[in-house]
Amino acid sequence: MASKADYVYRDSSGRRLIDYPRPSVAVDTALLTLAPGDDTLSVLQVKRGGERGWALPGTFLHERERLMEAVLRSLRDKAGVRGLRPRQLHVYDDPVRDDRGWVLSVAHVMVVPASLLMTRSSTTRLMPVDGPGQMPYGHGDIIAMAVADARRRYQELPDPDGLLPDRFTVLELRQVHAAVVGRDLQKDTFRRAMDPHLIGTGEMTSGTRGRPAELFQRR
Amino acid sequence: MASKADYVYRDSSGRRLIDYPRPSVAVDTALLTLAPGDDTLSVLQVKRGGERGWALPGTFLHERERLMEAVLRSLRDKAGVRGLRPRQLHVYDDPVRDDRGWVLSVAHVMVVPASLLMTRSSTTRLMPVDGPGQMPYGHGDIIAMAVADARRRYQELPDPDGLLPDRFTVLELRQVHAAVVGRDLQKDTFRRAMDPHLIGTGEMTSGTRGRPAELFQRR
DNA sequence: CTAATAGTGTCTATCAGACACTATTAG
DNA sequence: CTAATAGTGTCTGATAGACACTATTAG
Repeated sequence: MASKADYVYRDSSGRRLIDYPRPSVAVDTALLTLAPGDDTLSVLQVKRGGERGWALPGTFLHERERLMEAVLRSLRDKAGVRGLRPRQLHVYDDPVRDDRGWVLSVAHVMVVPASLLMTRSSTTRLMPVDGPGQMPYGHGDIIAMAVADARRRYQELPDPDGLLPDRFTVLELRQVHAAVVGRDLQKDTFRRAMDPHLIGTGEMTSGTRGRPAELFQRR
Repeated sequence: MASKADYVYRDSSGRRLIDYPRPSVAVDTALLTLAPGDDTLSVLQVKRGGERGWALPGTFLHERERLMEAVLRSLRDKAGVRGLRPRQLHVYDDPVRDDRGWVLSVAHVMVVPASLLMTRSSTTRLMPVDGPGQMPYGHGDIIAMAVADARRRYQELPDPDGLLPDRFTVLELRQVHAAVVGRDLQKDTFRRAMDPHLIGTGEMTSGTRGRPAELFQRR
């Protein structure tokens, strides 16, 4: 183990400085989504260089960059997605989790509309969160924590991450929540729980089977 | 702004490497406690070098050290406390929050027994969380987030951080929770809410005013 | 008409909050 | 005895879950 004295330097004016070796810092983001017609959550994966296979989109933090900037940069460059606002989740700090060296990873999470992730390049894919395949860098753990975080937040408020568009029916909202929390939700109980957090627009759907539904917005 | 090419190097075998400048990584910990006879939360501060005054105990991460190791090291060296297990809270990443350079801070939080912090050296002090004084490095924000986190967790379970000893009365538990959440709690409602998470020991207090109280443990 | 979906009335079991009561100790 | 604290019975209002009912559309 290195002692403190190993890292003591002097600057040009002779002032005593201590500078320890620094870790690389990465950001990795679990973008969770609901493929059309699907009723379980999927996670976006991107193809990484080398033989590392599929992983979460991520990048190394650049000099004096904010974590959120790095997250948005990685999503733009690796997944072609813009305009998101992921939440910071947890720092993964096992010094051997990355075989390229000593790398801290700041994990992020957001639930997003599937339409944003439908660029369908050969370097991105969606995989179910309960079977995402083998992943490097401990990304499986990040996905598990991301899903748990999303479940907790979707228990409380209507679509807090904005997976749905501005206006939506209660059925659409319920289907999203059922997919996130991983079980069916009763329509009457669900509606009453969400009602205080919704604003009715007075506008109705049309052209659908059955009685038209009102469109709502988040309060 | 630097371009990616600025950071491309070759190792001894000519393999292409990219290495961006790395941030220093620090850990800072909000140790919240309840001074005897007090009914509001306090936070531990330590005297920092230079004219920076009172701040949260923290340290820089050493090479390949785990964040938790660094946290425990800083609490041992700067506050003389051992055996704690703080929770990771949030990464503060404003590149100008620390005038010594580019430093990420991983904030931690735990609620601890006041007896552990009573070393009473001239380099530590306890300050109320709602008026901790001016603090450097954005530590005021960390305290606010730490208190919010502790409040949320103490709403759900009895003394999750273990501020109390192994066995305690419901009154002691209620006083702790009232201090953490910042308001009085009714004794009957509180007892019924905590009851499913407690195990009675059958042992009773004695020598106190009034009827003896049973001692409980966490389930 | 029937099928399908939207939305609501209502019953029940549970629970938080509030109040009051009993229980047990010190002095 | 009184004062103080522990612990519980019980009422009430709110709410989640469940079921059933009405409402409104397509075809």
